[in-house]
Amino acid sequence: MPLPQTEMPGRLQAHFAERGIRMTQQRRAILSVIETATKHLDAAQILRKAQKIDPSVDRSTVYRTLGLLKRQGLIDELDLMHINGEGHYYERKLDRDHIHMACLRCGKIAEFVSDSFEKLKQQVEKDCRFRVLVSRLEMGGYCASCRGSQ
Amino acid sequence: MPLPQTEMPGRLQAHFAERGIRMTQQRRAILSVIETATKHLDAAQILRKAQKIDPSVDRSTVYRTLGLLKRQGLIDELDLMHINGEGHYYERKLDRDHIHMACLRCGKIAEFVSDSFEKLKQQVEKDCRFRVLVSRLEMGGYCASCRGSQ
DNA sequence: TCCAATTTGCAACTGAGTTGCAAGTAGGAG
DNA sequence: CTCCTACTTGCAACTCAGTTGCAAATTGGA
Repeated sequence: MPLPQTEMPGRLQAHFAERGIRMTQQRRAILSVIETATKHLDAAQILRKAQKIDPSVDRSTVYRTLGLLKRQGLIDELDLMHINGEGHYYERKLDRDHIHMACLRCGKIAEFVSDSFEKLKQQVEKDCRFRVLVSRLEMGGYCASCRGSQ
Repeated sequence: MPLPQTEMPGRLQAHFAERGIRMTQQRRAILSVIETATKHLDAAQILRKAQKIDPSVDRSTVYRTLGLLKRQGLIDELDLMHINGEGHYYERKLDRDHIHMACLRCGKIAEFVSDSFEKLKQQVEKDCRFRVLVSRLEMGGYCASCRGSQ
């Protein structure tokens, strides 16, 4: 689902170059895994996929790179309602935030883009005088298919 | 902030009685800590406070009781944007959900109740045919005071 | 009062993420 | 192209949150 056909691959790499952040073989592997992901990946999955490109990639490098990407505002960190353990999931940050819905029964993750969400953020900025940098809206419940077959 | 003057203390205990859930000294201590909390507590803080009431309370009992409360839909689990480590925070679930805003500079947590949030949930239920049981909206950014003094 | 079912404390464990450090590397200056 | 420094890496050991198996203790209804 985080598969934006409108986005060029290599955008993360480009961002690194622009900001003068050093590019390494390991980072290239990790960035390309994140850029080509077709579903939400956790750190362990990113590690495994990155090692297929460059076997030398270490767990700590994955965490350090994820930290860097977070600080640069290039990825979002998700919990997905802790449907599978305590870990986190990552996805490229796009122009528009979206809601994540996790089915507590089948584990499926759905995404939903809503104008109301954008408006809600604007309302918070105005009413609470709070500058919103990151936001995360997750819902847990039952998806259409699981709702019926209870 | 999770301090609802309109709510009777003992409501969690009452819920346990209604559903025939066994009441123990340890659970009583833990529930009263949660019910009288004036700010968001993590598991370690709940443990310490509960031990002041009943020193026999163990860490594992706290986690087991928190799990029970979650399953009963009596508390919400929060991340508060991981402003202090990886742990979770807990608060009693009230009739209306609210947004949590975490200041990335001073660490202050603010809460905000918004009709738009309720509407957004309804929109998801309708448009996505998704039954929402729990929802969590957290924002990270800068609060009014920190925004000025950057 | 008794007793089965539930709950507890304990201690050992898991799994995610972090850290200090010596060795390796990127990439700009010359 | 070569050199050099600041940055980055792998490793291994660690922290911290949360979990689990089990024998002993407790609850609350019969």
